[in-house]
Amino acid sequence: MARVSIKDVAQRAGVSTATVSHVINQTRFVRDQTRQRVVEAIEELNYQPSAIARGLATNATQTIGLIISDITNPFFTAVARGVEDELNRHGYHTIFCNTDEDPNREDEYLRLLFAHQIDGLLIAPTGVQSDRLTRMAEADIPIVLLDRTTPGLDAPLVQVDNEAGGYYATKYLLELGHRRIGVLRGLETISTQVVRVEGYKRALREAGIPVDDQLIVRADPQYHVNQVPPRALHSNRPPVKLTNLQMTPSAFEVLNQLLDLPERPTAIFVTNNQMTLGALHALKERGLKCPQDISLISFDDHDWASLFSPPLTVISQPTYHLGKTAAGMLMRLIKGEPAPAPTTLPVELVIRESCRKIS
Amino acid sequence: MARVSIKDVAQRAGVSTATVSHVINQTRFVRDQTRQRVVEAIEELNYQPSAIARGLATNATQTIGLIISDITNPFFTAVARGVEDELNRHGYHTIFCNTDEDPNREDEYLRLLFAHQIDGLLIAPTGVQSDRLTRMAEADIPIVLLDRTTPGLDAPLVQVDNEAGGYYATKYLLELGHRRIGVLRGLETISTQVVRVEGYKRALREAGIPVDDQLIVRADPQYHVNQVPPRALHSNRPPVKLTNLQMTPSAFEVLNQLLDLPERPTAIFVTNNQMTLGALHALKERGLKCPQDISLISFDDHDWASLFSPPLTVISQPTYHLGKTAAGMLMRLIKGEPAPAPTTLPVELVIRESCRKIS
DNA sequence: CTGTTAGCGCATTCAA
DNA sequence: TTGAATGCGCTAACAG
Repeated sequence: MARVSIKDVAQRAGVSTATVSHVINQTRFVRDQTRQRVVEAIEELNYQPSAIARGLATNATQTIGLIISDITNPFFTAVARGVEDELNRHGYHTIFCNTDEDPNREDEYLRLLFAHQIDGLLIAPTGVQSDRLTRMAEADIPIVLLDRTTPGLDAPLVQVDNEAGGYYATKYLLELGHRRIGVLRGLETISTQVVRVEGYKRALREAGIPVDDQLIVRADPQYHVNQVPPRALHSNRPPVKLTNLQMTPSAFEVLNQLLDLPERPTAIFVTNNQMTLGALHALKERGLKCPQDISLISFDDHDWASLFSPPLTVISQPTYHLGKTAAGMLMRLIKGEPAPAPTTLPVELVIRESCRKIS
Repeated sequence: MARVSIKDVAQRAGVSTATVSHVINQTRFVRDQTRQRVVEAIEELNYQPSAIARGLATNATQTIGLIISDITNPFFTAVARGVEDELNRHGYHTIFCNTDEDPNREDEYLRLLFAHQIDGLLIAPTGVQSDRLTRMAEADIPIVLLDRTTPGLDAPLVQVDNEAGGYYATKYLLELGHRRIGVLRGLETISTQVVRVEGYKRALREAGIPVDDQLIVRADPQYHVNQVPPRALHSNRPPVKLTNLQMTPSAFEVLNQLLDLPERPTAIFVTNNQMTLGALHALKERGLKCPQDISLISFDDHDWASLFSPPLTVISQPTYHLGKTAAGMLMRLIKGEPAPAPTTLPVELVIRESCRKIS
């Protein structure tokens, strides 16, 4: 069955294609009677305008690209849903791309998205400077940075108050009496990761406690590498690709390193939810009880956190709204409004049971 | 900066656009020297072919649509990742759509995807018969059903052995000595839900235990409705839209109903991961310990299940592979290979600690 | 071995 | 109040 085109409709309604186009887009007046005929023809033929032909003609595709690291990470899942809901509200839709924090994949996707003439881009960049991204910005493609900044690109940013998050988490632990607080953090290229650690340091500084660099360890957020072996066919996770980045040890390994310190920390601040899983597994394996033996606070909440053993105390971030806000900002950019100021959404300490008071 | 087109390249290289097109697509022989000139021109101008123009000309967009119920559901998250990985491998990309099990949203998305000339469709249908879907199939758009069937559409299906899953779960509970086994199940329109219950019934039948319909309760899988109030700005979940479907009580409510039965079940089989959360919250609120007071087995595993309190015994399904397999099948369909037979992937019982032996 | 040209399905300018 | 004609960027006959 060949696709029915605007010509078929025009013919059937006995008008020109121009008129059909105009009744569809309401872009100039059409006599009621004529319009009626066109509308009927459209329905009878079940006509659906071709969005790509329209795109060619108008240079606008109603499509935006969403580049994130991994949809499988609950943080990005919620963000993506927020994005999709907001864009859909405006009649736009989303092409989604997982980089796994790999700059090469990022580059490849940027190429693809550009080829497909996206009207705008939402990106949580890997943090490695990208010529292609710069070029897209120069080509006046509206871009909104999602959650993270990246060197060499000055675009509106929607983020969460990561510094405050690190600060709140640390301060809470300090109030509980902890003095040796370990940090399990992720890749250095990711801006949120460094900022969260800055919040941690500020809290220590205010409390007059020197920062001990031994207590800050860095892991690859793909926590499961080498630790939770994919159960072949039954794995729910994508196979792990060993890029350069992934030479960094996993959260599981690195936490063990922290626990082997002569003077072991009494509490740990984990800077994202994926590493929290690795950390929890490491504790479990060593037979360490949380919070009896060690306290743990994590960045980013999710639906399951309260069902964990123990229920997790976390810094919660408005993930869904982060996506929604960024998408809204992009829509405004696309509609030609001036570039909005960067937006920072608040975070919140959610106290459950994974941290305890010490004397 | 205006987009550079094939004309610009042709001009710069001193050849015709046809030649440029042919070196790009390697679709006819071009003298080395000429090709070289074209390649250089492309690089100098940083030319990127327009995929939508090409789409118009060739009637193929390298784009496929993915319709699922909610990317926020970990099951679909993993499926989506599998789909994306596989499609990307073939140079295709994905437009993703969340229906929230709402047939109207499904219809709207189908319209959108058709307008955008997708080359193929991957859909976990809501289960309500859809004219538009039928029409798309008639228009020879390749379609692969993901995880579920739908009335009035005969398309290749990639699914999981849901019947066996229900059977294994029930059989395991029977082996532990349970005789009154409750079922917390989801919407009737969703084919997997009914099949899982059939597996349950078969196991009972084999054990000579009559099916007690009182023990089978139905909930809306959007478990959180009325139960876990969205924490305003800090919610990680999309706002709940009250469609007709959602007049069904939540898992939380329905489980309570089950627990109020004169002769309370000693074990519960929950037929998907979302309802499991509702169920766990309900148990927690009533102060019932699992598995001491009641055993629970759930359909679908995820990374967190082993960290729950208690670690969840589940029927695990190969979610990532489900998506990957379906996408692979769609690719074959698009490439013109004959419609493959329906594929059923195996499920697996993963025993952890949420079920106990009773006398 | 390469160029010319006619569409693909639509929006839009210019006429009428 | 409406139509005819042109072009968006590309591919694919057809021609040479």
